[in-house]
Amino acid sequence: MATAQLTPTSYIVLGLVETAGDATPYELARRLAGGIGNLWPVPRSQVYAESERLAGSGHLELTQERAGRRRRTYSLTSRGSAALDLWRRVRARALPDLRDPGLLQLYFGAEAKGLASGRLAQHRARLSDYEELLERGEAEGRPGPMLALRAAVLHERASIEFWSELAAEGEPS
Amino acid sequence: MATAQLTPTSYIVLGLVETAGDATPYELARRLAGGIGNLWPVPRSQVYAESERLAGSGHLELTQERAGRRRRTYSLTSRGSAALDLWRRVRARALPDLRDPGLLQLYFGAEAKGLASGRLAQHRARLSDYEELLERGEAEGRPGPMLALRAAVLHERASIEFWSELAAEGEPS
DNA sequence: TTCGCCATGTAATAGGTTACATGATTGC
DNA sequence: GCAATCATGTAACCTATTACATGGCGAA
Repeated sequence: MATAQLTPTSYIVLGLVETAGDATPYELARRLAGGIGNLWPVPRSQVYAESERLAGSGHLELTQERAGRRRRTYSLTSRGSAALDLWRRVRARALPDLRDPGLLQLYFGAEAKGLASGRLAQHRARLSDYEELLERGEAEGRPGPMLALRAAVLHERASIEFWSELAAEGEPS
Repeated sequence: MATAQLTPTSYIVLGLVETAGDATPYELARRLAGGIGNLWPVPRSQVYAESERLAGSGHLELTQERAGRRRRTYSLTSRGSAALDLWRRVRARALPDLRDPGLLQLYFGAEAKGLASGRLAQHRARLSDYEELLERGEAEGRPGPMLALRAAVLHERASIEFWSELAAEGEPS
């Protein structure tokens, strides 16, 4: 029941359990992949590890099958629920980091035109994924996911704007 | 001289050594903080660790003072230089992840208005930092840093657009 | 009934974060 | 010559990444 610091990964797992109800880590990971995992990837093995930690700290409760696959099912405890609520209300201090491998290359002198056109294609592809999700209304019933998706779209557009300017710069007209 | 996989952190260190010429990890960290560290933070202790690894793999060469502080100075080997050049030319596969703590809260149901106005202020502050850097022409003599900064500005604007729409939504008119 | 894929879990290793520790320098 | 601050390094701990391993189940 040691109260260690909760990380973003912790809140992702807690949030997933909250919306899923009781679930196995596998199930959580599946939901992750279709949703917030696009914006904040967490590898499956981490979902296992984090669930276990959260059970250790009393934020989740574990029920394990006795027979067969001995599946682990986690559910939110009142402690976990309270932690999640509090987190939702506290103003996050950290801003996102860009951490774009392509920008890194650009920063350190990669040839701009070729880099830009490659990145442009990648971002366009991702943008259309996101736009399709938006249309299909992958809202999961809650407003949060849709809003986050809108944000993701805006960032893709920003990337596209950037790289396409760069690709066009000094272009023969 | 084991050839382990190089990570983004590796290339950051290699790139810094390249532009700095021979340097101690401390000096590298200082340059980081004023430059690419804004977009891709690497803690100082990692700069030490990574330099050591890179020396172990033959990408950097270590010279250590015999007397006094026994400072460690690293310089780029031809192997390191080749690795950097290759990296600049190979098309990066991974797109950036958003990983915005605020978006995470939004995704998992935080109250939108309050969150948005807080985030808005934070992004505006960062935007003006970036704009100031742009004006001061913190170019470090190379074009890469300025271009990366432009990208950062566009992303800040995207964030600001997102959060300000959200803050305004349903606002009494 | 066997092949292949989905479901489920775990282990090993590397990488990152935080905090601590102490040696030089410089302004007063 | 002392206090404050910069320079420099390290250790402990936690997290994440990658790869492996195997059980069930459905289709052919």
